[in-house]
Amino acid sequence: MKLSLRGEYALRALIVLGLNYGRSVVQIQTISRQQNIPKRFLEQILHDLKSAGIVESRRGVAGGYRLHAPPERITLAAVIRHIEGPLAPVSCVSERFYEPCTCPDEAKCGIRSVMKEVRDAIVKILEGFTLAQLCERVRQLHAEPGNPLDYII
Amino acid sequence: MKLSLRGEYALRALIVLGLNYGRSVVQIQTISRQQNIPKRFLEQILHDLKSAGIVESRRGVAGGYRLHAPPERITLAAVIRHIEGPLAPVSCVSERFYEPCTCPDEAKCGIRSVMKEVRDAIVKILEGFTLAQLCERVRQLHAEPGNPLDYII
DNA sequence: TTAATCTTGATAATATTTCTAGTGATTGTA
DNA sequence: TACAATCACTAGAAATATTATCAAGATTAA
Repeated sequence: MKLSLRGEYALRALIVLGLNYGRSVVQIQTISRQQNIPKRFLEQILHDLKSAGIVESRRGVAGGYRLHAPPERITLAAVIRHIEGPLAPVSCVSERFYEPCTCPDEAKCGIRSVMKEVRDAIVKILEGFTLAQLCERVRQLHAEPGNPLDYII
Repeated sequence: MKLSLRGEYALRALIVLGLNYGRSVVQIQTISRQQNIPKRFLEQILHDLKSAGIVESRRGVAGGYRLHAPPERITLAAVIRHIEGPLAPVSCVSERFYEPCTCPDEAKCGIRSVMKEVRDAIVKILEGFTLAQLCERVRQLHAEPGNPLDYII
């Protein structure tokens, strides 16, 4: 599980949306400027998150994006799985993205059994972590919360 | 931490060398055939492991590779770090491969703090796991151990 | 001397990641 | 209606990483 830039951008964008949950939609341009993410690239990412049902959009003049579900119900595991694919270090130990590897016999593969442990450790952390908790951490990291839109993540 | 083919091949090769530790050297060709790893590619990988001080080689007619240290003293963390780079999902939380990320302020980055947890979990497992233990698992996975060279990993 | 082996550097082929561009669709408002 | 702001979608350029191959050379045991 390595987080690509795409994945990092997705999380940063979701934090912004999370901090604004319950208010109006947030425009791509706003997120792009605030987080220093290439706008066109961010468009793609948000569209991707929409197709995953994580965010929803509103078009037109006062358009923008917002979370589809409350941030308490969005786990980091779900987000990263959708953007990055398997959380497992090798896909032959992935539950949701299983693919056979090149080893002659999986059942007798020593590497597999270790990587399964790694996978479980990663999954345990990321499934137990919601976007709400992440937003809370961000809030805590800022001594004096001003306008949420100005948060530097 | 995603394991590339290169990393998987490295581990498989090391298991073969681990199972043969204390005996003679093992030829690249032997490992290549047994594990179905492209020979030229394996050459590179073993040379790489040699430069890391993990294996040593003997040239000439009866040449080949063997472990430089006893398998008890080789951790999976050390091997994977050398082949793949940082174990951390983002390099801004890596201890040995630290690099700043694109976020405006690391100290206040919520993502960072979560990824640090993930990193620690991965490191804990892989630093506590030696090649000897991995070889032991492989032996256990085979009900009837025959010639170690014939192990299918 | 010979044959088997590792050594080394170059590089080809492919896949992935990151990012840009262009065009079209939708919507609120004047 | 017409306009401007915004999302929707597709294509693909550019850079990088991964996987693999080739060829000539150095080393060594027999």
